[in-house]
Amino acid sequence: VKRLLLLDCDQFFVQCARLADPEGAGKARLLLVGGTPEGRGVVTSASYEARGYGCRSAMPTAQALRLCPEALVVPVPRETCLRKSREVRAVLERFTPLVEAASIDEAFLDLTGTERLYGGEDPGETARRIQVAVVEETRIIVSIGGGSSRIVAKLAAERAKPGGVFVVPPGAEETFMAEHELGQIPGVGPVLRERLRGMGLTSVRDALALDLPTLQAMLGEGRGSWLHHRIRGRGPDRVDPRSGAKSISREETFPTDLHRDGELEDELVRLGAEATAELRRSGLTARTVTVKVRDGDFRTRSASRTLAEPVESERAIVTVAVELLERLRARRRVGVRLLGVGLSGLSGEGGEGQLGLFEDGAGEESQGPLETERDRAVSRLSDELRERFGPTALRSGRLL
DNA sequence: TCTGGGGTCCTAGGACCC
DNA sequence: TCTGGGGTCCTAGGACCC
Repeated sequence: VKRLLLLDCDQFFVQCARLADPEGAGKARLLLVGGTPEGRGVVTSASYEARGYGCRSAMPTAQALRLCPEALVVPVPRETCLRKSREVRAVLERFTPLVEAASIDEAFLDLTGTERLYGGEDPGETARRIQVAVVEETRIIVSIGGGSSRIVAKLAAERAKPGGVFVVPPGAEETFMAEHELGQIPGVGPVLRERLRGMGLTSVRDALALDLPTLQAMLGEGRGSWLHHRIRGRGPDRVDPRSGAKSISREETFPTDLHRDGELEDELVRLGAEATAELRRSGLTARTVTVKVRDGDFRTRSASRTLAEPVESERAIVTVAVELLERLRARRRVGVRLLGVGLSGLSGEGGEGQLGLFEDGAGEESQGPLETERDRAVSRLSDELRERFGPTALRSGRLL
């Protein structure tokens, strides 16, 4: 049986904003991080005090300010968040190499077998030592949950908040799970929760009374067995330190909807260039390009294309993206609220994810190389120029 | 009240192959 | 001439998470 920990940074963006700006955000008890009073933004994280007024993350910032007019609003301190996230991970890696970053403010650790390493210490004691080391070295307060699967560790971390440690001992998983509402289970969102409620199920206890075939009859084979396992605390228990990113994307919601095709294309080129720069910075290539639009009425649409060969140049990616946007616009030509570019089917240089020796790259008519060595050279050169002279050194890859 | 930006995973249908 | 299943890949959309 595995001994996993989930470490979760309490109100991470609030903590980072306060560390980044001790005189401003640092002194504001009522603090909203993310969005602006006028704009279309939402709250990324609200301080515990602001939550007392009903402010929540994902709530439009303007609405949160109506609930709590005294609150200070600050932007997400992106650089500080990324730096603190790395600092926390570095501390964790001193305790075990089996650390998997689950998000910017959460990490799983696999302590299975480390009792021996730490002289018979139980995971709860190890967790407390980790907690102290993290706060001393990074000034970030964390909660830590422990259990035999990822889901139990995760719920235990919720129980541990704020700033505590809570470990579910092996064998106690089902009892622990039975103390929860179905809506608290990771993976049960508002839609599934309401569906279950409609069937008379609100608590884990309600659902535990049903056997597997009954749940499957209610939810379908897949979802039924998924839930049957979840409510017993069973599920994935692997911690993979090398699980890299599977996609890279850039998207933006505009202050007001965009109507002109030229304007949209300019934004698309910019977003595509940014995503591509991130791709190369990560030493990766991509096979699939996706363009996403959210129309003025909030309808979200996407179009994607998978190429025969992986690409990494701005020219190749932006060319495909422009075609995809034209396709989306041809289908529905209304004001656009949000535009995004995503890259997936990622692989490292010479690494996994390459086509087999005799494979052809399904469905892609060969029409000459999508990307030439020259394209790649131009991309690398523009990376260098931007690094030396700043992001405005070059306007966009289209001109090259 | 009027809905961010970064992701992951699942589903379902169609193409294509065996 | 009609008719199987299974597997994989691709696309679009949606639920969900932080």
